[in-house]
Amino acid sequence: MIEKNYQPADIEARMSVVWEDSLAFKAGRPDRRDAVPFTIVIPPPNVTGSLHMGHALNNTLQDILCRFERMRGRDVLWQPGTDHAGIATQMVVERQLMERQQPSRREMGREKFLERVWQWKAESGDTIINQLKRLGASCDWSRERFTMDEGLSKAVVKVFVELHRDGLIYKDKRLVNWDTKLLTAISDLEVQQTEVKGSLWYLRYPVEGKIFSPDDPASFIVVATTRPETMLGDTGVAVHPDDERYQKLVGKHIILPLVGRKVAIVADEYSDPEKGSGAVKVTPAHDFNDFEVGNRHGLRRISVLDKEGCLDLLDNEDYLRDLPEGASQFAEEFHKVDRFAARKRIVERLESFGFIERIEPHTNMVPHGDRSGTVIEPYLTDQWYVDAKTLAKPAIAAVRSGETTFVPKNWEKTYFEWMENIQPWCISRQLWWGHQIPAWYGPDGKVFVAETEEKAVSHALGYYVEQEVITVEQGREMALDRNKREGFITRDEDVLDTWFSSALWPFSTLGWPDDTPEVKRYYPTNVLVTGWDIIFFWVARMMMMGLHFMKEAPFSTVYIHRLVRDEKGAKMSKSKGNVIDPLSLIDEYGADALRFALAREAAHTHDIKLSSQLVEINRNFATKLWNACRFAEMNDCVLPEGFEPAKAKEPLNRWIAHETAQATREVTEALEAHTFNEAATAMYRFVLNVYCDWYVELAKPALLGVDGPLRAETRAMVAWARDEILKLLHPFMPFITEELWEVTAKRDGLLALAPWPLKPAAPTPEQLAVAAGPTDPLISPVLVMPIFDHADFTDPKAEAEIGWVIDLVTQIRSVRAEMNIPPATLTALVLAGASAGTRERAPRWTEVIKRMARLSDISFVDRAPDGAVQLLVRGEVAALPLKGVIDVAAERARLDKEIAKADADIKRAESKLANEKFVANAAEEVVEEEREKREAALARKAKLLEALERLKQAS
RNA sequence: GGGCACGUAGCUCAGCGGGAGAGCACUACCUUGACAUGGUAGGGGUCACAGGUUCGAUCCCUGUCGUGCCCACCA
Repeated sequence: MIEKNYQPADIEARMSVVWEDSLAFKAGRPDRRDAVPFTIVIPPPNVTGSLHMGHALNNTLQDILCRFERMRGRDVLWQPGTDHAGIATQMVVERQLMERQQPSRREMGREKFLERVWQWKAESGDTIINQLKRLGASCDWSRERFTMDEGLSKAVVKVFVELHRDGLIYKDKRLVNWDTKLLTAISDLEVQQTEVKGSLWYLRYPVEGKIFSPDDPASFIVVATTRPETMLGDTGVAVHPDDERYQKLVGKHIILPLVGRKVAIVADEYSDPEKGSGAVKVTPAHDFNDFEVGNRHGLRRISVLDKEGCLDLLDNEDYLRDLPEGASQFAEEFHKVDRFAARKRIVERLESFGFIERIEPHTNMVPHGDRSGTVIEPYLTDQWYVDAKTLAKPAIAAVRSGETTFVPKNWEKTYFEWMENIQPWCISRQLWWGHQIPAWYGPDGKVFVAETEEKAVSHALGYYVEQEVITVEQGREMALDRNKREGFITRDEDVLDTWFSSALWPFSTLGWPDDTPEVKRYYPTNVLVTGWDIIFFWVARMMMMGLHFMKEAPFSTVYIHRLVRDEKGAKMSKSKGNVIDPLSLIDEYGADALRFALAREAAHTHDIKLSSQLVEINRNFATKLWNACRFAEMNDCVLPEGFEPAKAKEPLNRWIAHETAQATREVTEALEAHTFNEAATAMYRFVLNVYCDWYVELAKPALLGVDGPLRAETRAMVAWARDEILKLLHPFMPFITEELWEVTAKRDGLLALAPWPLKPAAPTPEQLAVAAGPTDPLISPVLVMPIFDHADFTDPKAEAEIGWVIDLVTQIRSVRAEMNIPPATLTALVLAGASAGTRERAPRWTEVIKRMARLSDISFVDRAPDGAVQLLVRGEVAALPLKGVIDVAAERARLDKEIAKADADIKRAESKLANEKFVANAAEEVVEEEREKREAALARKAKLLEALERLKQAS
């Protein structure tokens, strides 16, 4: 028995257990061994994170696809897992230590700290997994992976070693984006450019050999800068080669104010005569452009900041070199002053000597760290890089060739644009939580990269023995004893960018680098579902790594969905306080309601504006479905063994078969095209406007009437259509449908594993090759295919009959409402001059029409009686004799309005048909359609005029 | 500076070469034998603007205005 009230929480808790116990989502189930696989890898959420609305959308869409394909008989692997999320996780744990006033990361040391992070992972790591389960995600949970698992770490090391061996990973000293708060390098992608209001300072740099005077423009050159404090590291001034103003100065020098360093004036096209003063200061160690300019002109790189972004002048050999007497006093004064304080003080100092010409307000884009929020400093350090440019080539080609396609397609352009301008990827991070780089250094800094410490050490010792740096004996001792080699051979302290391991996710989770059956069977995956915000971070890098190591793109389709925003369209963020928690929505309305809401909104063009009201509406839909099933149950609607809907006799039952087939085709096509919103909308409409509004209502007389073939067939059909609905809705609303399937449909086996109503297209030979066995292709023996062919079924005759009933009832209702006839007042219906067809079918519907349209009686006459309201239903007159009840003037106005409409239709059709060009150029069926419209409108008008005439006679 | 979207009913959005759609909101009516988490009916739109292509444009093209987003090293 179905419970009276729909209580999502109870159902969801119960169904989760049922699915888990039955291993319904396990990949490679015995009954699917011969089936074609379908694989999706989950975008791994942060292991210590919790479910937000973006996850809810992302995983709902993946689950819809997985459940759909599972029902279509595929062997589905939805690979779940979590990401170690280096910086984010390390920050969380460090913050926790601080809050609890425990020793800091550095105080406890690397080993202790890592223990602590693992502990934190153990405590909170399955939070998000449990939340995904609550959403209904049908992942194969037995295969859950973590990016720092042993297996995945093995993959990371192998990839690093091989890319290094092939020269695609290298170490380089160049400018990186340095986070002065987190004290690590970050990649370009982790830098966010933010508009900041600041100033543009115009500095006077005295020309060497001239006596500086603010009043003598010939004695200095003006450079403009937004970062005056970096002037301490200037090693050049650049002017444009064609800039006549400065041509005489090229090759000469300026004397850097405050510092006293002699700095060359060089000609370089980087300098733009239109900008600032046309001359630009060059600080190769603190600006990406200046770095390049410096390289071109062999300028020195002087780093004047330390890791924390403070001036670092004393003991800074680069800075102190070639300075005149007394300069170190300045260095002493400014040493360890923070960069922003230094800016202020240096400007003041420059001003006091007349070195500042003017200051303009200026807005510019300033790089900020996406995690720390602090201003990112271009900083000169040694880091590891991936040669992304080389790896990008096959990744670009794979999308060009169509091996991988983006949905919607316009994202390909974004992908190409980025890939074609890709920069070296900085992969080393000065953190502790992550995959430590498998590189070891000898005393001379020589690097040894190997898969294990043992291998690296043996290479290194062999090398140093050969170089006679150490003796054979020393080498042997060091090889055997860790302590003995400490300080001689040391491991790189850094870890890899989190996205490095994520890039391997589509194959590392399957067991690569081992040659596992899973790799063979499930790679490449079918669809990747993700938001556009991580195309660069993740999708592009998976493409590069997948193609390089597996020789095949990791997925054939990349489905890009939009973001979920709050109801006003603002991005959800903790600071704004507008975050909607999916879990609380699930608590309140149920996971099915949330899922259906998201699916219905998941169109390509807009971000989703989510409100609790939206979810409520969809909960109401679930309730409606619930009650419709209760109705079926209360009327003993069960599907008899061997029932064949295509052989139904009753027009109403044939009609619902017709409508169900159509809805099935719509939903299937939409899901195949990944247009989730269309699929969900089609179901919404079918369930409410077809099944509930009309089929159930029209079936009531039969169900409540006498026992007999009509009642039996209708009961079977109500149950059959309900079952089809449950199947079609299951990918969207798995919990409620599974519950109803079990409780009321009383069918064997899980709905999650039941066959989809529409038979899928035959698998391709390639797909078959992946299936394990030689037996029938797609569908395993236990899956009984549907007995009803939705692909072809159609019944225009049934449609004509039921359509007539629907139109008649609708029109009577409408006119009754218009005429303010109270529902309690029953009226008679007279079918005037009815056709043979109408006379034949009307008796079947007498009762239902009477009930639905509030009629006392239905009769046939040749002519509509005088003073009746006359309706035109599918070309025939249906009259409500309401003489004395109706307002004749109002009725006349109504008819006039109808006639005017008919006239407009006639006019439109005729003017088209009178247009020779239209008749000549338009498609034949369009022209024919127009003729039919004209005829229909003419007939309608004639009948309406007749009706009007009769009305006049009556009054 | 380059690129990508989007301006359709009061609101949120579908649609996309041949008579403008949904949900919510609104109005009126209805406790009818699954459902008030409901039902029935109704009002409401020069589909941003201007050109062009076409027999025909909300839909395709160009431009204008407006909105949002992404990328970029501009002093």
